Amino acid sequence: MGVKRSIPSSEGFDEAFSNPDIKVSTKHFLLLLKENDLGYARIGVAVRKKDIKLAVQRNKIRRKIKGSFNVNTSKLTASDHVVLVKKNITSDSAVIKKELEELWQKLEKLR
RNA sequence: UGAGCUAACUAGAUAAUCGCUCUUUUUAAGAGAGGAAAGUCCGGGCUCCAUUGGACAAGAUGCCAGGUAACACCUGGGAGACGUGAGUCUACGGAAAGUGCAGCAGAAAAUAAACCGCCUAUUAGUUAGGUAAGGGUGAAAAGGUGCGGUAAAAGCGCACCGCGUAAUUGGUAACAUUUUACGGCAUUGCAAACCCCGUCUGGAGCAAGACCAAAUAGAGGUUCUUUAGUCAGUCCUGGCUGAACCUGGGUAGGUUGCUUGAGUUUUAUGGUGACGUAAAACCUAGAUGAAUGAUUAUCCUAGACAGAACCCGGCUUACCGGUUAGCUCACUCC
RNA sequence: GUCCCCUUCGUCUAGUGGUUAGGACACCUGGUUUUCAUCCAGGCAACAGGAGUUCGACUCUCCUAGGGGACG
Repeated sequence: MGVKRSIPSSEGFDEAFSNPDIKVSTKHFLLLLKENDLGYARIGVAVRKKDIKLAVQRNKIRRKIKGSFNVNTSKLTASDHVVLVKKNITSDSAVIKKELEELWQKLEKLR
């Protein structure tokens, strides 16, 4: 391994926000995809402090998204993935897990 | 048995698999969020700027003694308040330095005063004087009780109680107590109103700062030669300068600071205690779009509040429960 | 992360420790009008929460909650 999977703040983030190549959304998430020329997929998670107030909750959601990304990393292409968490997010872990699976599947279909 | 008070501890556990961050002796091994990491309410360290001294302003603090690097913290003691009690709480200096405020009610709200009363003299009604016992108002009305005294009264006088001042005694002190003397009682409350007094405080903050690389243009305007600007509150003084300020423009990527520290644990010892001293052992997160998760199994009391971002000492707030020790009150039994 | 400010009827706002907490718009009721609007009269309705100081806090002090802003 040893490959950095997270997107550094200096590059990528702003571009993914401003002009993404593909947008995929579910009930609670919005995925922005931007091609890169590094040869591997990268992940970035954006959670607003206003939407989820406790740091514990924010961290939990971030971890779940990253965990799910690592499981499904073989299916994904070489690009930057920015997952935006929407306002009405639930704390139910089963629902989140299901939706993330749905998200990756949708992305695969688009390809 | 029930209801409490005080002090302290704990914050699910074990195993397996797949992943994340850091370190090292790198096909592995080790370590990996809290009692509050939180609020940012105080106090420090650390870094840069200023530093010749003083005045003013501003802010903080406030019973006494001690602890500490320091504090608005802690410990012990005093005083007051609350509680049957164990105990708990307290911004607890000064109101005869000065100013201010005390609505309404009430006669009168701070140099006391006289509405209803009471008493004396006088008169047709009344008027003049004495008085603060009683009534009523209010949060607050200028000692209380008894006896004497008087026209009626009053610390007017006396006794006791309370109060103030001074001395004595105990205590390091705050303060307390006994006795003595003096004072007829003497100036109400509010300083979280202004204020006075004592003590303390230079300013800004890791987005501080340091190094490397890249980029831009050493552009235009204004002001002043002993005045102007600046030196991060103001003034004086002092230092610096051909500069200072304004307008417009450019850049902000990486490394470092970054964890060995007023550190932790154990033992001994001094102290009522906070805490100090000595010795030995140990290294215990360091990320930067930001690391602790997922799945499975077993057990129980079924897991609350909640996530480090330079680091410590406090305070405050949030919190499912559980455990231990000492003490108090009530009831019952012996 | 550091540092500031604010919170009063449904909304926008006044408010010197003693007020029945004032005003405008909105809402409700009645009147005027053939009806509606305008206009007139009346009504409803608030000090973010909790402690403390004070005889008495919207006001002074402390804590908490919520909202907003500055520094890139």
